[in-house]
Amino acid sequence: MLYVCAVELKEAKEKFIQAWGTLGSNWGINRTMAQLHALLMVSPEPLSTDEIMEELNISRGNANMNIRALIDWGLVSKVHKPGERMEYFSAEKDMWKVFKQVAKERRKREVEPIFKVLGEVGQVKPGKHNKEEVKEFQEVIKGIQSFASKTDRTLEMIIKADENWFLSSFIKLVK
Amino acid sequence: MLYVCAVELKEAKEKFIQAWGTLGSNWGINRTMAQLHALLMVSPEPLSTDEIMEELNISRGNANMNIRALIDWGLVSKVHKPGERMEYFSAEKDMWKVFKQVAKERRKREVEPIFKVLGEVGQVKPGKHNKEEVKEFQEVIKGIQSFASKTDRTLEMIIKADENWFLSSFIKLVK
DNA sequence: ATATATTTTCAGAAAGTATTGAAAGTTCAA
DNA sequence: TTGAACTTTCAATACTTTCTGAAAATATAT
Repeated sequence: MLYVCAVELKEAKEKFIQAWGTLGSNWGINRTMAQLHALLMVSPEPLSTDEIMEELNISRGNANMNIRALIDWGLVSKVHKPGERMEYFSAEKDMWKVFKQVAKERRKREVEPIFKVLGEVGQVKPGKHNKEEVKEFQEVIKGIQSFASKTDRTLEMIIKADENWFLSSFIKLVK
Repeated sequence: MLYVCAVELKEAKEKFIQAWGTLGSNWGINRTMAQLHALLMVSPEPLSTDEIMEELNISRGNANMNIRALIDWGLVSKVHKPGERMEYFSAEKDMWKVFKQVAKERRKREVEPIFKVLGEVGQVKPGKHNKEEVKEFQEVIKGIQSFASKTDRTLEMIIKADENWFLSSFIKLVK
């Protein structure tokens, strides 16, 4: 009886971990990294590298690499248990914080290069025989630039905003 | 002289296409698909499959497959030139519309399955000896569910909203 | 210092995805 | 119908990404 319940919880966690992995890979995040994140989200206690290897059936190298990546993204942190030499890891469990952190990192990693490219390609000067085409090209690029900067500002705002402020603003607008 | 200008435009387009491809693959979109989309965005005229093959240096099968996928995403449409048998393709160039369309599709494809899994795993019933653990697990899942439904509603609103309405709302909030 | 525990690295292997190209399928004008 | 023009499919292949595992590096206790 007790056994059954324990298995159910284990299965639920397993299912969630798989789903989170799939979700991640749809969004350009390495599946194992997403699974590892999910595992730590549903672990009441911090886990060691060995426990993670065991739970996800992955190698030490793989575990280490993805733990580092998650730490790099600011989603996981090291925990030192007193009197223990081994490192343990725990994840942020508050989804709003997770979202903000991911948004922040992606913004940092992707917005800068996009603006750079858009700025560069927008510089094309028209010649005598392709004035029209250059103009049309520049229009499209300008449109993208404008969208990108609006999105960027919005994103920055959301990142800085407090959860309740953000949500309540939207709820008010929806009503 | 004229030659130089033409080359510059071509290079700018090329650079943009590459950048768009990279951006896409960071977000879980096949690189060729993103490049094809970029190519059509900067083409004043609709292009045929052969022109696309030529521009991107890809095979007919690849071109065909990615054109279909883009049509499926609602980002590209067939254009029939009067008196011509060959099909031509053109892309939506308004970034706001592109964004809305992508958001709409992703929502359709991803929100449903996530809610399903969250609903399922949230059902775990506590046994005698893991009450605490089940409760903690359910808390995390509930948090994600709540975030997901808020995000979903916000997304729906954005999709339905008119560009100006959306932006001006945000601008007001920022001021 | 030395031994031991733990983490990190990285070349090669495996797995996962995208691409090719030729054959099959479709459409349509004559 | 026929066949030329064009589109779609799909098995084989190429390419990319991820993973492994053992060796190297690092940290800690004695």
